[in-house]
Amino acid sequence: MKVATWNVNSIRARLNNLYAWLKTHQPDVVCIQESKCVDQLFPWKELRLLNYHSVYFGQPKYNGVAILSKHPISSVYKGFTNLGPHEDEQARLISAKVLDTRIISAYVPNGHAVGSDKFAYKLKWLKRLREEYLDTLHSPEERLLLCGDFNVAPEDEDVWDSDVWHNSIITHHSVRNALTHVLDFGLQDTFRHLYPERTQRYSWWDYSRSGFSSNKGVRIDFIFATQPLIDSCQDVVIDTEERAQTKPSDHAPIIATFE
Amino acid sequence: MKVATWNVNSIRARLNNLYAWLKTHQPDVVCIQESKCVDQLFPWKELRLLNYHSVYFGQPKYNGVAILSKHPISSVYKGFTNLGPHEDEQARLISAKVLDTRIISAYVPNGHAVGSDKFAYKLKWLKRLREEYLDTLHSPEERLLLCGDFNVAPEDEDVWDSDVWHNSIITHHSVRNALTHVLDFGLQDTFRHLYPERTQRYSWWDYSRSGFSSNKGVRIDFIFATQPLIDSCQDVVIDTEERAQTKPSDHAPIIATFE
DNA sequence: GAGCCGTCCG
DNA sequence: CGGACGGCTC
Repeated sequence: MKVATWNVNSIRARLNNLYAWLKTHQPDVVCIQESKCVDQLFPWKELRLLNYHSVYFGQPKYNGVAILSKHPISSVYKGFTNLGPHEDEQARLISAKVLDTRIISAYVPNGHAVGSDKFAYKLKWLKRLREEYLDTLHSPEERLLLCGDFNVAPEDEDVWDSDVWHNSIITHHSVRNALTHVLDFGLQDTFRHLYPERTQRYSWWDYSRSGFSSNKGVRIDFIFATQPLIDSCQDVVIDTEERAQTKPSDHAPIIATFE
Repeated sequence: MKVATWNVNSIRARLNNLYAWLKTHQPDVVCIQESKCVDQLFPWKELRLLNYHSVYFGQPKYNGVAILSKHPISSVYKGFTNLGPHEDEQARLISAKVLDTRIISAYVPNGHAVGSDKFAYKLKWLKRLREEYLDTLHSPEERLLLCGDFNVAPEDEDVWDSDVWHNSIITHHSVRNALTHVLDFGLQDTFRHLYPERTQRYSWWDYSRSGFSSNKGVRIDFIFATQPLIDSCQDVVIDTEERAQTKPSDHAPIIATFE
């Protein structure tokens, strides 16, 4: 079973890349972030023709999270609550059961600037993810994958220059602590678990200043797994080839293989 | 000698199409309309690498006319006057000598709606083209080509449905008279001169409502020639293949061959 | 429908 | 830099 996560930076702007990528890699499940469209503009039909079921939690302009799956999807939650509509909530979280596994696609707030209102919202959002969501709905014994763009670089080795990124919105101790709190639920970073020695591996590179060509990136996209799945994780790949395509997203997809 | 005219609907949005088209057709001269950029953003270098000299009269956002030539270019006029800068004038007219021929690239105002201020400007513009420009600077005995997007369909056979287009901004008797006045200088439509029987041949099709696929177009782009050149005109082709490419301009190029 | 631009956001 | 979008033109 191949599970992927990819911040596509607008699904409508990424259609060609997405379709080609799905055909090449044939993942069973894909968690998508930053689709940036309302439900009506989501490419439901086209994805179905490529053999994917989709569930989507969208809003106008910003955010938007989806789960694509070759297998039937059930038990879908949108946002922090499954009760009623979500008009007041940013579309950053969607969850579904695929086969025997709970899949969560998360787009953690960027945080704008340390100390800003948006930064406080980011911290609060991560706290809610742990305490209102994981703790309430799930248990660490479940087969559960928390996938997405977390906008946090866990360690200094996860940014290309720790001086440049010192105390930034993705490295500040407060967001690292908030992420640790989430993982303390009983989750591990599949990539780092399998490859503790792999440094200078990133998942996001700025479009400008030739960020990608000189590998000035940060690792902020993850597939986190509970113990039952960590033990069966065979490989995790950051697909830098996709980032090197024409008209790429600024994020690379991550693909984890289980069993 | 191959001379072409093409309303590219933004030269920057049409770079790939333009470069491929130049390589395929290798025209000696190309008159361009609606480049839609200031001089600094015109692709001078790239065109030079493709062996074309360029002269350009641009403005921000709208209009913009160019002449590209494989042969050296001299005696360039921008706008209705060659005196001083043209800050107050829309960039709709450029003229240059290539070999022994005067080439004029013209983008006649669209006219918005019959009776509007813009419609009056269109009529005035065509009158100035004849009386302030052709009559003053040139003679019908010269080897002269007036090329461009005239936003006028001379005859009912030049629109796909004469009822739909009846009394429109491109068929109204006032604009047809204004165009006739220009041609009375001593110019003939090379296409209609060579092929009086060819109907349902158009140069512009609306992007929407599947205009091109059902050939719902209008013929508003022309290569007009003075007598010395009319006699040596061997062929005129409306390049509908280019209009059928991906990401096309809404106008097709016209290519005339002389000698 | 598809260019342009300015403004917002990451 | 490159998304989205609204307002503009054709």
